[in-house]
Amino acid sequence: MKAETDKLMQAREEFVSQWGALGTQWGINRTMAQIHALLMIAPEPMTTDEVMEELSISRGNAHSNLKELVAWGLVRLVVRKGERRDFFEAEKDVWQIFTIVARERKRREIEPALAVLHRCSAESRDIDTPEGRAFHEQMRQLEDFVGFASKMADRIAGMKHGFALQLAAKLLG
Amino acid sequence: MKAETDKLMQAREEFVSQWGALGTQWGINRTMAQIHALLMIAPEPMTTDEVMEELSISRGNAHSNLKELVAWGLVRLVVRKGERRDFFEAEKDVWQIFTIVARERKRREIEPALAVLHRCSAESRDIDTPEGRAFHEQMRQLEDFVGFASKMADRIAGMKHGFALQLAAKLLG
DNA sequence: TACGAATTTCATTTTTTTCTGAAAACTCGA
DNA sequence: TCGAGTTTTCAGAAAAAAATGAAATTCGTA
Repeated sequence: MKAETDKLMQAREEFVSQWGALGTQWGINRTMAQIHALLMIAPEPMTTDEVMEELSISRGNAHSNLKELVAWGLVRLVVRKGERRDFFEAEKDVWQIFTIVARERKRREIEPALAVLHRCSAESRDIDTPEGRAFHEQMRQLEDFVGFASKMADRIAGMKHGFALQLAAKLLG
Repeated sequence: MKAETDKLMQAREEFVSQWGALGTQWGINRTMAQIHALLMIAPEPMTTDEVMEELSISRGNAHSNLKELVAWGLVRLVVRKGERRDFFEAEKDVWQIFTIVARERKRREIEPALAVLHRCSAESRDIDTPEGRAFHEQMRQLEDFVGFASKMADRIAGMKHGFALQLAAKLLG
């Protein structure tokens, strides 16, 4: 039974550290991704001190990244009766995680781009030279496409898991 | 006509600088995004020196980011008869841009995650304790979902623009 | 209201990423 | 083969992002 426990510990550690390394690829910081991984596989909600301990990080670091994860909605703060400390637990449902990440990315990556394109498209609307028209046309095409992607993201992230699966089955079948 | 040209210059500059700022949000560096923006709206292919000049950046910086854009496939190197210098031109078709970015992101963000999940899932497959089973189950669910997302990305990025639009119309309609 | 336990803030340090600029390495015509 | 024009590399500088740790603040309760 000891060997089993060792193997589990090892697999957990691998997951946490690798997920952290991946985090940097996805534009979120290593620690945030590690905490997320840690909480996703934690059988019970954890305290800030437990997170600090487990990942060997400072209080400030643990605190700010937990706060960020809560802001994303990937982690919830839970209060336990008769406990003064805050406990944190991760959303574990994969479809929920997906919709949260999709929403957040849309907000951070798509919407600001759309705003820029909209502005540039408007500003160039009536520049009546060949170059002006070409520029406007390029802006308009980008704006249309990004606006369309934005709507799609909403639709998909708004679906129930079952419906999305059904749609996907059609697509992959 | 002078006013028209001024307005166009201003709109172009705004696009380039804002697109650069957005770049940092999407995990690519500011300069790379600026060069990409610049080439997307350039009526003609540009040389390294023109890019350096336009963005006030060093040769090394221009060079390495152009190289990176070519590696992504967002920019092509074009040779002109009787010209010794390299010229660069951006892919301007929005659907092409989308498929390139989708492919690249899948390669960088999804595939490594899938590999990690697959490994952790396998390593925990036969840990026969309640905690081991819970961990394995979580890994399996993540692996399934990410694998599925990976297949979806392939399908969509592999579509012709027209077909994708048709599908989308159904979704949004 | 005073105390101890916990959370939050933030100036500073550390680490990582990006940029520069000059040197080295190509390339091609004469 | 030489040399001017061009591309590529890369060590060090600069900038940006992340982490630390200790002080300040908040909160519940005695």
